[in-house]
Amino acid sequence: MGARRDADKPHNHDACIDTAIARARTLCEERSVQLTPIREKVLQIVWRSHKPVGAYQVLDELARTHKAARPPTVYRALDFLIAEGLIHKIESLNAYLGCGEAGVAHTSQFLICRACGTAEEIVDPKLDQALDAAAKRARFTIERKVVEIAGLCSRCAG
Amino acid sequence: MGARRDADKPHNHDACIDTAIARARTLCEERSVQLTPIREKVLQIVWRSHKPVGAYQVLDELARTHKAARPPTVYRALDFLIAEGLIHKIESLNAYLGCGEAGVAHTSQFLICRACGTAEEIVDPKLDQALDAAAKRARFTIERKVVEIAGLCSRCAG
DNA sequence: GGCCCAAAGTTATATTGTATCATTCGCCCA
DNA sequence: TGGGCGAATGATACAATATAACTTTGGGCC
Repeated sequence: MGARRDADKPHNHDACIDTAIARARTLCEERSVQLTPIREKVLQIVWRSHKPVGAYQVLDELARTHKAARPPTVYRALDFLIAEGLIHKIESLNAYLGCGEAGVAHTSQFLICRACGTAEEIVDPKLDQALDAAAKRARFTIERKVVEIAGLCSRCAG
Repeated sequence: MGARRDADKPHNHDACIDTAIARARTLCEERSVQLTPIREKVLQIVWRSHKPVGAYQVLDELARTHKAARPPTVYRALDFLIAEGLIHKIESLNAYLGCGEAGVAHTSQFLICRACGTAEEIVDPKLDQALDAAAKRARFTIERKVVEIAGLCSRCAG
C-alpha cells in the first residue's frame, strides 16, 4: 500500500508523484499496455497536486513540452489512465485526480473541499457495502459508483 | 409522501407530473418564491420522463412554446429549481431530473440505468449515515453529497 | 518490402455552461 | 403619481468541456 497520507495535510508531494508513476509503470508492464511518454506526462501533470485538474489545464501544461498537443491528445491519455485505474474523474467538477489506490480494487469516494480545492480519496468499506445493499434492494446491477462529498476539509473549516 | 413508484416500472406518468407540479406550487407559495411560467414549464419538461434530460434538450422543448428562449433562460430556471430542491442535477450525465422527494430533507442518491436511461432516486438512510460517518472520520464538513450508481436496472438486466 | 495495429497528429465541430448588459414589470411609498 | 427598486427575463456574445473523423507515424512481424 505504501505510505498513505491525507491529501489535505502538508507533505513532500514529490514522493506522491514518484510513487504514483512507479506504480503506474509496474501496472502497465504487468498488463502489457503502453504507458507512452504522453500518457506518463499527463499522469504526472494530474499528480502535480491533490486538486482535481481540468482537461484544458492539463492541455496547457502538456503543450509546454509537447507543442502538437490538442484536446484529443489529452482526452485520449485521460481515457487510457481512467481505464487503467490510474486516475479518476471527479464528475461534479469535470476534473481529474490521481488515484491513490491504483491497482487495488476499490470504489472511488471523494471528499472535496470547496475552499482549498483539495480532493481526498477515501476508501470506506462500510460505505461501499451500503451502496451495494441499496442497489441490491432495487435489484440493480452496479457497474460504476460515484460518491463525491463536497464541503470543507478539517483545515479549512477549523 | 403520496404515491411512491419505481421509476423503472410502467405507470401512468401524467400522475407523476401532476403531483410534482402541484407540490412545487405549494412549496413556492409557502416559501414566497415565484414559480413563474417559464420555471413551471421547465419543471414540466424535466418531469416528462424519469430519464435525466440535458439543458439543451430542455431548451429545444421550451423553444416550441417560448421563442425567446436561450441558454440563459434555461439555466436560470434550472438553477432556481435546483435551489428550491425541485429537481436534481445528475453530475455524471450533465443532465437534470425531477425530484421525487421535493420538500423533504434528503440526500440525493440515484440508480442510473445505462440501457434504458432511467434514473431512480432512492432514499436510503443507512447509506446516508455511512456518508456522514465517513466524513466525520476525516473531520470533513459536508455541504453536498453526490451519490450516483450506474449500471443496469432490474428490467434491463433481467 | 509490405502488412497490420496501436498511438498520435490534425482539423473541425459538438455539447455544456457563463458573463454581461439591456429591458420589462410589478410594487412600494414619498 | 411617478419614480425608484428589485426580480425576472431578453439578448448577444463567448467560455469551457468534449468528441468525430480522417490522416500519419512507427514498431513488430511475416
